[in-house]
Amino acid sequence: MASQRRKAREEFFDRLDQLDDLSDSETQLDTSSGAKDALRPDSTRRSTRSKSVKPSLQKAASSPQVLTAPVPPVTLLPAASAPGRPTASLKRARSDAVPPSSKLKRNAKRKQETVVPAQALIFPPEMCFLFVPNRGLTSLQQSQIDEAEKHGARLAAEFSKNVTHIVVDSNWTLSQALEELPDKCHPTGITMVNWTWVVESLLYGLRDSDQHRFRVKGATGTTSLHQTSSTDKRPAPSTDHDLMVAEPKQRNVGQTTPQKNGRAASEADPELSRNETDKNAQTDDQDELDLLQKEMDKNDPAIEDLMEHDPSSKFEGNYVIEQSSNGNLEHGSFSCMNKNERNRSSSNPNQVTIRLLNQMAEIYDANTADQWRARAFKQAASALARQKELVATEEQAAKIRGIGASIAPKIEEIVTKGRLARLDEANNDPLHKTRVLFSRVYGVGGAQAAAWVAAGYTTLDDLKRYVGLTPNQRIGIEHFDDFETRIPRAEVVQHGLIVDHALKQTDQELKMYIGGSFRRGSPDSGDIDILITKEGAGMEQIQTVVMDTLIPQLKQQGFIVAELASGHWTDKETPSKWMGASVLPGQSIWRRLDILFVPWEELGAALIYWTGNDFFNRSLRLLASRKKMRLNQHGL
DNA sequence: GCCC
DNA sequence: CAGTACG
DNA sequence: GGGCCGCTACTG
Repeated sequence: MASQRRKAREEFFDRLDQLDDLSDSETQLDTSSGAKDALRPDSTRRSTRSKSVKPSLQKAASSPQVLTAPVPPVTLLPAASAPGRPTASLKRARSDAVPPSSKLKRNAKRKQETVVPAQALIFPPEMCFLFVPNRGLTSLQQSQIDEAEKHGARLAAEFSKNVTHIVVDSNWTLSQALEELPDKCHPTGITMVNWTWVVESLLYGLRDSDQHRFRVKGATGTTSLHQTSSTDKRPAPSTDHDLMVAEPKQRNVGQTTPQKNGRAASEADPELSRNETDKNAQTDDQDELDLLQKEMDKNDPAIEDLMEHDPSSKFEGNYVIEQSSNGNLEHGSFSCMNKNERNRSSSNPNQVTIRLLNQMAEIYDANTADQWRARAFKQAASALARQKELVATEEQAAKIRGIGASIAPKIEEIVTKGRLARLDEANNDPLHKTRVLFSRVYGVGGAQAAAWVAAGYTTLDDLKRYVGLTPNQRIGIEHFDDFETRIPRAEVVQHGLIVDHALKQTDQELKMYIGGSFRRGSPDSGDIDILITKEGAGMEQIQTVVMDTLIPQLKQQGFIVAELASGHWTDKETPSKWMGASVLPGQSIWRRLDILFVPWEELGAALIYWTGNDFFNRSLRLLASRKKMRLNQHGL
């Protein structure tokens, strides 16, 4: 029996071996020592758990790909932060920090005022559009053009001087599009965008055509035809000023940037725009990151080895796709088996649809009774994010796993009309809106939000004044904007460096990893996830160090500004995480900071958990359970 | 709401 | 315990 | 028609 179970577990790890997921394409592997045999439940610590689990995980130990989850190019590994560096960077963080908070505050203010009144003029009269292709349009395209016309779009029948915008079918490449145009269309200053730009503009108001996802396929750096004389030129706010990560995530939801006529592009040279944007950012730790990167490579020669194999090749060769004894579980129905295509960000043609579906999810999420419906919407959105092409029709949509009879037509509705009636409906209902708003506060969920709405409160201010808030909720309201503001990758690193520095002062052996979306390679994150462990250490030891030394010290230096949840000791349980907020020296935005205490024995499982994302974790855990095993952050 |  | 949170 | 992640952790 026990050996059977062990065998099953080994198979599970074999499968895991094949997961080149987790990684987002440009993966590198974290080979930092101890993760090796770490995905093992700590059989000594918890009696409840231990009896069913045998810790022999040799197989796991020999599968470094699995247990040492991949890290993005720049990661704050213990090894990477050589003594001395953190000090230096800490100093820099202090002195270079942008003093005035006003800008940041304002930044935090932007919120989604999304929905534009149906009849409003979206496209100013000075704009003139040429659609490519110009004839032989699908009915879908035609209806979108009609819709655009209703909102003020002027159309050109053919290329002429008057044309200010060339709108190219999202599936067309630049060269295809150019063939449709007269040989010599030299007028400069014409903006080239893909179809998505129009659809999104219809929905959210005029979009900034500089954004990556509006680029015509195959147009490498510029959205303009020819080398236009750049008029104004500041790169769009969301260009990749963040290391080598492919594309920054689209994050300015519903924000409308006024479109200037004859706007030219400057994205041809990413270096350039990055440097430019960095000036606006709070720090220039680009070089520092590069340095960290180099150190890391040096310290982890194994990275090279691992990177040599094309991950996909692991699926060929000697591996037979699943002949598991557990029936046919693996039809690809587990998203944890899919590689992350990193297609979700700005370049995804389904951007709009994804956003609306997520908004639907948010609405149902604010409603306790509908958590499963919310989940379905999120999963549908996530499925769409994996598509490379625009999904425009109900038929197309219905083919995708995770999208069914109810959501498929909604997708078509979104793409054709640029809006979703059900969503508008909800947004027009103030009670509904308020509930969604309330539930966005940290510490407030569907139940509480519903109760408050029922009690007649309508603003966050009401809550502050009249309601008995928990301490956490008060903080959540007080820093509502802060907590919804995305954190640039570079800033995540700075928070990490500060923690690491404090950590090393207590004990050089303590190790720290930054997890979450940072570890998955995202250009920005919603919060900062830190994992702390130490070779050979147990939960108690880590917990003690963190709670007795690290946290007090960070508080004292003004870095930690709030404590939302730290655990309490009981007879059986040692607290295992700390949640709170931190602020970079000289700045004013509070950032959510989560710290996970991890016994060395559990590092593997903890890294899986702390790296996520949540869909991945749920999928992987579901997979485990189908195989009669359970996976959590402590082990398998 | 989707999937088995 | 229910509610909320974490990935 | 039942399951959808976790014998997850923390708060009140």
